[in-house]
Amino acid sequence: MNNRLPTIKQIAAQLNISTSTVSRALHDHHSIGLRTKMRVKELAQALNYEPNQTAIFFQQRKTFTIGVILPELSEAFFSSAISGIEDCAFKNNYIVLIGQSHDEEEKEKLLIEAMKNHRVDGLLVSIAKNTTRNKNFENLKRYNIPVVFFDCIPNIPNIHYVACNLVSGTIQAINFLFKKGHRIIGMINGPEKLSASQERKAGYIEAMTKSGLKFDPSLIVNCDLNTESNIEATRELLSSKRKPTAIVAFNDYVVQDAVQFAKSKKLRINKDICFVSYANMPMSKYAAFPPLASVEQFPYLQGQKATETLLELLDKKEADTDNNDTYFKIILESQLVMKDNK
Amino acid sequence: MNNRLPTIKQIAAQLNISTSTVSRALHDHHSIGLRTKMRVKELAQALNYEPNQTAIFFQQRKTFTIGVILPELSEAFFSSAISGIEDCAFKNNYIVLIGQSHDEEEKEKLLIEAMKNHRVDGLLVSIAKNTTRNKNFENLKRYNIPVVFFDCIPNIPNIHYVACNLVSGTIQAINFLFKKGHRIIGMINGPEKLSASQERKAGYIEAMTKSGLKFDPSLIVNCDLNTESNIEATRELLSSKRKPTAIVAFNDYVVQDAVQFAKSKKLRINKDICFVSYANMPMSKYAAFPPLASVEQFPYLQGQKATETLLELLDKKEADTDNNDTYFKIILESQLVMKDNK
DNA sequence: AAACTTTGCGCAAGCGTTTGCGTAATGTCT
DNA sequence: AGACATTACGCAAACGCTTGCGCAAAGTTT
Repeated sequence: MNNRLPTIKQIAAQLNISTSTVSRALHDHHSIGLRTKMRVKELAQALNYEPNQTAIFFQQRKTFTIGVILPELSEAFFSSAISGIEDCAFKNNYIVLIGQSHDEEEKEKLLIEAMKNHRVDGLLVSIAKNTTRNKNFENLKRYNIPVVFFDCIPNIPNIHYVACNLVSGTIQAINFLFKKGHRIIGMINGPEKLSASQERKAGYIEAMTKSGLKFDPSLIVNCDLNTESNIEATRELLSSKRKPTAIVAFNDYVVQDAVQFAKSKKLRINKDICFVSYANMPMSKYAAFPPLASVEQFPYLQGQKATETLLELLDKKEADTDNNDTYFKIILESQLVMKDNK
Repeated sequence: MNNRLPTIKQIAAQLNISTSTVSRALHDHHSIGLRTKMRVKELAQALNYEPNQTAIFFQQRKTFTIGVILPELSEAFFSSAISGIEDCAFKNNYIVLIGQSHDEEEKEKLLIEAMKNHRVDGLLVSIAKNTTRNKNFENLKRYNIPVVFFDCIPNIPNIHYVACNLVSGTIQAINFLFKKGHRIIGMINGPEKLSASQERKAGYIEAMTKSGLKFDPSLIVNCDLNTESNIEATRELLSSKRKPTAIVAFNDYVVQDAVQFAKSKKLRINKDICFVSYANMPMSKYAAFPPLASVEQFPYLQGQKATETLLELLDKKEADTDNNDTYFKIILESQLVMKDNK
């Protein structure tokens, strides 16, 4: 039970040399003779020695660990993102610590604490939907632990982030529908304060006005992204005076609820009413009525990019480049993808 | 930049007391006077002191970290599982380190190394599909770091694991089809060596024979779970002499490929041919032709249970209960869930 | 041969905490 | 008042590793 793992000290004792020599030998330090190097390495091998990282972490004030905090690990978007994060981190010899906030500000705060206590070198965060106070994050600066936000970013100045610009994808979506002849286009948007919702709205307005259509605010409705709410939103849209012939839905789940509702109202999908959505989930192509197209948001890529910029920040930190006040703002363009059910 | 965080030592110095007193004061040790306790705590608060966990980890030989190694973070099954793991871990003050093997034995090995180096207290593992040598895991025993396997478990004795028994779900599926009048039932199974495939097959055989139908091996075909392979398997099944009127497919993706193929052959879904599958993905209910039912495997629950048993093992380890050679083998029963597309 | 430089290694401090033990000062019992 | 328990605190070691500095012995230069 009490098999303490072999340490540098034991090796030193057995070889009648000092621990510093052992340490240096294992690191191929130039000031150690070839003979002793060999002897040390052989014994280390024989004893199955492995450096105790916790000791090293402690001593070096660096853990080669990055923390990731996001709302829901089981959501397709985030699980893709984290996959990108892990791949990128692993390639660079970092390992990743995860925590899900479940969109609760309080748990988010606790996670930040935990991550800080575990002395992560850096943090990747997609904030909870209803995080209002951003003090939690601002505190992190004092601890000199860099944060890169991704996807869902807080509304504070001077932060690093990578996000997907949904404006462009939305414009593509509207233009696509416009070309197909639609003139009254509705939008089922998410919670109003979400930046993701705001971008969709902005794209909608821009595309509509540029197409010479006037912007009708009643054609955008918000929902809470649960089924009842999605249906309610659809009902509202379909019963408005200017009844849309096409709807842009918040994501591939929302669009399916909308489809169900439309069908229950005897509307013919893709004839009386067309749909476009966001997320581009693989499964949606098997749907009875898949959206005509879906805006891809590249979660894996976002995760990867976010990790890359965090690692870059960590390098800079090590180089001690004086408090650099340049902030990374990396924006991927979303992209409309056709969904043909053939 | 060089803002070293406040330490116990600083507090001690400012208060003209020893570090041990500060440490004990902060831990509400009984041998510390109320007055000094207060003074210490106040100053700690004022300085925003927080214990340096890396120092503590090092000193206590415990990191309150559990490692999770699984094939793909972005797969729905695993992302649910990890969600359950994280929730359970967090509740117990543990934090989780993740790594994905991408089903490569080599990377799996590297991850084990990394986790070991980071001195995780315990490990949760769903092994890579093609892991053959299990030495990597057996080594872990020597390091006294407990492992609980989940979902995909290796074929070695004396291990802890939690898994979902697919036999029962398969039997339910076959019986369900039998009651609907089907007598020739095919199965699109996964790779043969997968235990998940073997269980499906066992359930199939058991249910068929118990129903008085004789087992026809040609009604089970294997596939590699990619679209081409799925289609090929379906073709094989549908062109066999005894053409099945119902098919049990490996999961909700496979079943959709099968559906597509069947439709291309002018078969009427749910009339000429019926489908049942595994996974019970939410999205599948929106499919054009959802499976009649799907076997739920409770990934979240599996993750949770696995974490619970790991934590239990860690407790035992701490209590130093002599090398207990009892092994946890927790098996959840899978369950057939009806998918009504209403 | 004297004055350097290089090579090879050890000493010891330090990273921040915890904890067993020792020891004064105070309080309690007979 | 003497013997003893309690309270309140400090000392110092330990966890395992890295690294600046010092110092011999060997080799190199003039």
